[in-house]
Amino acid sequence: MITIKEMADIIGVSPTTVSNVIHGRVKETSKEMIEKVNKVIEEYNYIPNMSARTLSQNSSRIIGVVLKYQLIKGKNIMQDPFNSEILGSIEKNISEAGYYMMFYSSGKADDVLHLTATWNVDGLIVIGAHAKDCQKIVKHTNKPVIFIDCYFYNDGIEYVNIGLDDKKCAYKMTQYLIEEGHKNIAFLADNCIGVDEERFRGYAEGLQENGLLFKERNYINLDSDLIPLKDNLKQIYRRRKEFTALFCASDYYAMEVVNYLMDNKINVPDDISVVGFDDNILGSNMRPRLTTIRQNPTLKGKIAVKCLMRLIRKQPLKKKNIRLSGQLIIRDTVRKIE
Amino acid sequence: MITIKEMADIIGVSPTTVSNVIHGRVKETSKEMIEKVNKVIEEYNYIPNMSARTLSQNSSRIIGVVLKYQLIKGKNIMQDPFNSEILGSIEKNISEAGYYMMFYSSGKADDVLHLTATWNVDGLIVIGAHAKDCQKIVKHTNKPVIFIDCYFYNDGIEYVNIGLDDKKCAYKMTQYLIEEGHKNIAFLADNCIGVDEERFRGYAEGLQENGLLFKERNYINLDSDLIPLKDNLKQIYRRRKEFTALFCASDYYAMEVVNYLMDNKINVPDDISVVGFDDNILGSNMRPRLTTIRQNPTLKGKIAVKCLMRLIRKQPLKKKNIRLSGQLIIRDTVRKIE
DNA sequence: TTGAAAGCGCTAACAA
DNA sequence: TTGTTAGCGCTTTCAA
Repeated sequence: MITIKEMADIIGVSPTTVSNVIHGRVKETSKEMIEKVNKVIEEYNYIPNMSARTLSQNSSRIIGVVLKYQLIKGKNIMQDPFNSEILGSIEKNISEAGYYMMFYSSGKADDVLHLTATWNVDGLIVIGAHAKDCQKIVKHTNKPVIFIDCYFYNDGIEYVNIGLDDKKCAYKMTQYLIEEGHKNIAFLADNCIGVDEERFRGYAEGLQENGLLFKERNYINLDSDLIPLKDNLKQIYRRRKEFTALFCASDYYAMEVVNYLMDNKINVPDDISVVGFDDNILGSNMRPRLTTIRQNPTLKGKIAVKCLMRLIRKQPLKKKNIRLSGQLIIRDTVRKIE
Repeated sequence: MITIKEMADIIGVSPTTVSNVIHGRVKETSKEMIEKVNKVIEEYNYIPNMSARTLSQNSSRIIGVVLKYQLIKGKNIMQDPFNSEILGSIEKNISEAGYYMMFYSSGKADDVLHLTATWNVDGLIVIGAHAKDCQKIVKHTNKPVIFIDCYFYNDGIEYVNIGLDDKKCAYKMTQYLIEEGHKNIAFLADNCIGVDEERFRGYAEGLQENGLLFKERNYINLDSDLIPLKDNLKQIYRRRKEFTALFCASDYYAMEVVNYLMDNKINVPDDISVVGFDDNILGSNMRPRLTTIRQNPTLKGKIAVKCLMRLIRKQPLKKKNIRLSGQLIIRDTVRKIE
């Protein structure tokens, strides 16, 4: 590993000159000098030492990417195709922008702040964190932070969040089900905060605006980690006559439900209609194909990095609350009721 | 951000003393001193600056994790549940060991070497790289490297690789198919190097040892990225009478094949048997459930980090070529032929 | 057009 | 038991 100083010695020049050439500050440098320096850089395969640069510049070119770690129903969060796809996209865009990605899986604000400080990261992308943690992160760091799919307190802080227009999408889906003749639609989720809350609201609003009544018992909550998924599914099986359609807040659950029902001789969509939300690799590959809402994780990641880069460069952001729109994907899990 | 020097000034002591306390080098430090220092550390929430530490110690506590980026048939690599699960596991174990994970997606040796040098990483985990790149990486860095699912030249270098016993697993699967009465078994893969090659060999050996002939045309190769997957599937559909069972080198392809056939009124397993390899989230959730080989990506990640930590600490490794064993998971895609 | 020198925060050999 | 000091590699201000 050759250093600037060593190269300077080889050429018989000062480190400043070499550094200047490296950084293209060559307005006052002679052509021959530039060439000489570049030749040595090439020849010795000089690679800058980022730690040293970070120390002296107070900027590391590291982007901290934090994914809230959660085991939902025993499922490793990285098994969710949605998360992995968004991470892949973020990595790609960070690399292309000439930055480095430090990946960390934890939702705890303290951990995030620690990472930020130890490595002096230039920016942070936080995925799926809770309001409390988001608030703490923003309050205790002066680094730019982009949130993805997070939710916040109404505390006056201007969080920059890239999300989906969950409510509108859920509304759209509910509308679609009603148009297909469904009057008794249940909603299923594993929590009632954040995106799932938004989705629920879109569902409830969709019912209401179409003159349908929301019944408390049609909200099926899987939130307790104590109850195995199988038991939840069994319960849905038992209650299957109570509704004609089941709106699941994620493709993953929709798939589980459909599989369970089909395995137990209940046909989807003939006996009951089931829809999901996300359109991940699971939904499009199951049979019957899942009717769902498509969102674009790759785009989400791309926008997140783009916004972060603007913040790092102190350029203004037009919008702080970015909501991508989702697309209704009609496939084979909804039956038309005449 | 308080520094060691500032804390030393506050206490009225030298930086060395503070540093010693931080690092637990307190054999010769008075109890009161230790307490005083710890109090200030606590009070001012001191967080060490890793860049500075890296610079002076020549060790960064960063583990570079490199995933060979490849778009197989237009599929984003991170959409593969296998990759994301292994990454999740690696992250978890790196964190727990007190290290940091820098994630980078590229298989090019030069990129990897660049990353290693710029950040002075303490170790490298390389996933799915080709022999040429593996060789170059090892030759040009003196940092410990653990490979996962890589393949190598027979060049005398002692690569440390964590893999699956692909050949034996494929053999096991072939054996199973033969026991179920299949005599005409085709094999499908998208390349013929690395793990897929091993799997093919296990398949071929399985045939041979059971007195069956391997027919060249029963090796179905999807390797050209120019031909869309759909065309490959169509071809398999056309040739479906030529074999009674199709052994796919991955769950992903098995799922595509099964879906395509079922969508075209060919029943699996009644008309044709299909098996996969990996047992990812796709295989267990499709219908009919996929018969496949289960490997454990979480374990792979864990072992990789454990080995790397041993290398970093200069402890010897018992085995260089670690092959986890896979498990035959019998589900619903194989028909018994009487 | 180029160079000298200080400083970023931390560590460790050595001195006291 | 604690302190002094040089140095890790790079940047940048100011001087030449």
